[in-house]
Amino acid sequence: MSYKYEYPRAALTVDCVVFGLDEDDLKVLLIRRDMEPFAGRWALPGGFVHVDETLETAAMRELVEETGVQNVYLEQLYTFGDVERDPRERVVSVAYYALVKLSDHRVQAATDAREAAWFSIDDTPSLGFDHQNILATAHERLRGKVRYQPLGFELLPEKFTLRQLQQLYETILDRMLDKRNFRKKILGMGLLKELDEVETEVAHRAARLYRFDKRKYERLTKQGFNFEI
Amino acid sequence: MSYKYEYPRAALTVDCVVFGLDEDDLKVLLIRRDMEPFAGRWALPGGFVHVDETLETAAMRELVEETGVQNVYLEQLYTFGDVERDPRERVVSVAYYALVKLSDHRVQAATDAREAAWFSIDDTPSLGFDHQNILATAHERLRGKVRYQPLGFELLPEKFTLRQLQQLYETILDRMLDKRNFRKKILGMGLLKELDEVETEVAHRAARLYRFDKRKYERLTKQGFNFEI
DNA sequence: GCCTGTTAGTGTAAGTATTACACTAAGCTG
DNA sequence: CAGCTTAGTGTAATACTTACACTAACAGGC
Repeated sequence: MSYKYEYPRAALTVDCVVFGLDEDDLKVLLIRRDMEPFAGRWALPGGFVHVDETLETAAMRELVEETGVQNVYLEQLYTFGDVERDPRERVVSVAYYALVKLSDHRVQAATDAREAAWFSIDDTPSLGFDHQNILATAHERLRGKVRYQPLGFELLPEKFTLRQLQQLYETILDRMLDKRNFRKKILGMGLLKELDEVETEVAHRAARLYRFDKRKYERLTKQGFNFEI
Repeated sequence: MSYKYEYPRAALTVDCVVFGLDEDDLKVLLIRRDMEPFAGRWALPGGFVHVDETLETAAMRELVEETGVQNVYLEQLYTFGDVERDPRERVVSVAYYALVKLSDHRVQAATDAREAAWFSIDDTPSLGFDHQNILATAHERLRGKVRYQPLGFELLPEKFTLRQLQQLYETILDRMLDKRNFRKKILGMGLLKELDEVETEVAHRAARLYRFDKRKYERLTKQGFNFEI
């Protein structure tokens, strides 16, 4: 095969599935398309990859341009390459996903004035392209990942109660956890530092506050420690 | 952004990491490049994606063209998109991986007369591009996957002994397993059918032969059964 | 100030899974 | 028939998982 590419090339895009955690609801960030195809329909934020940027950079750039959401840690999900997934022409899309604290990422007016909004994960509108499929894949991956990777650092306030942390897991895993077993397990990991403070402004017994021990987390992660919940 | 793509496009390739199981050795299939860049160096089989074929089809096509190896079940690994990974121009590569029985896939003269060969996994030559990185990623993924997905169907003869199956796991996981615990676990899954036959032509006590119960396997897989070893 | 509502915080027992470990049985070979 | 090689088997100790219910603390309303 000669170097010069004789065939028409596939276009390359990135799409972002950004999950946002509300108090007790898992949401996903969507944009309303203003052009054909699927004009007026909701879709995942994303767009074409420039020739001088990495895939991850492209994903972050598109996310900011279309939704104003910044500083999220995107992880590669899967590459979707069916021939007919875009009605215009052949488009292969590398999908990324992330999980963020929703309150830190309220949608601003996006720079190109497209409409962006958070939707509850089990109440999303019908999406254009194969984005329903991408979203489902990301949701499944998120649930899988949470089982062997600890969560929280970026998803909770600096000081938080065990109840908040448990709620976070319950929201993502979409099932209830036993309070005592959860506490036993999570404290047993030794990643939380118990503080000499309790929460304030609650109309009942105040819960103790904890903080993540980030140094310990990094040490254990490097050793391949298993955080399964 | 208008429909017509104003920027130079990245080229899209696929690369294949095909692991081959020998009796007790894990190998990987490489080709020797006959063109620049990296002419004469070994590399993973792969090539450009045509505009009218899926990524998986492209991966299988390139694999056959470059190595003659056919009928392998490729699974998507990761998409590598660093800007400088190909010295010629921007090339994004979707990597696939597979695990096959080596004896079924001896390398034939490839159709385009390139040299292809199997290399022991811990004795590979230095590879061109970022293929060392792709290979390492695939190897890690393979070990991870084996832990929660049963192996075997395509990797052993139809009738096999528990010793053979255990050896297969040991080769991939690269550690010894306890014979009694292994048997307990694997038989407890109920995926093996004990036959009324023993192996022949061995210079010691002959071991019982087993066969995979494929129906049962498919049933359990659908239910999300966990096959962890 | 006391009653009520609400969440915090705690331990144990039963069951299940994991690990470590060593001998006898069978069949071939010389 | 002695010796080599691998097959085949069970148990005890330990760790992990699950299920489960009561008292403690605090705020708010009366």
